[in-house]
Amino acid sequence: MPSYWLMKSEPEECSIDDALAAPQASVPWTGVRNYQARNFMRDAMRVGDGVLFYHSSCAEPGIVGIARVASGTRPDPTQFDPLSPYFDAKSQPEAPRWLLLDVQALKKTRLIGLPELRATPELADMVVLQRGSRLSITPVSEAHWRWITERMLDP
DNA sequence: GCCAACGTTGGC
DNA sequence: GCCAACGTTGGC
Repeated sequence: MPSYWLMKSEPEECSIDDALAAPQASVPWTGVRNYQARNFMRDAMRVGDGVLFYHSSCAEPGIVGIARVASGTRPDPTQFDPLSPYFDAKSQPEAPRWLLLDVQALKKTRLIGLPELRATPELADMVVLQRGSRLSITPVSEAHWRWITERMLDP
């Protein structure tokens, strides 16, 4: 029984186009530095889970593609790289604090922008739309996944 | 650049 | 364990 997720990526860092252009369309999801999001990856996300690929911190935030979880977790190497913006001096290689998993982009969709998401009553209780929600990885219910993939992706 | 909201840190 | 200060996220 697969689960569904929404994962935010800044397009300047890794856009849906970047992800699709990667070998096997698979990208290591680096830079998660929030314990709740890390725990989702470690404890709940499984290979094959569906992913809504979301562009954040950009001119037109919103869902831009469909992806899948393509691996289990492993330590995020950027936490040990002093030159990386994701460097964490407190994380020891013997006890890595931050994990990543691979995300495989499956297809680019039309932009389903944040205003459209907010204007859709059926999606009103999506976690990512809740007030103050900042998590870069949020669970998506099967009903929301279906609504979006079946009724919004193809105009 | 602003700012609301949330998470983390560290003194006590 | 409390909580104020600070840092980050992310839409606008």
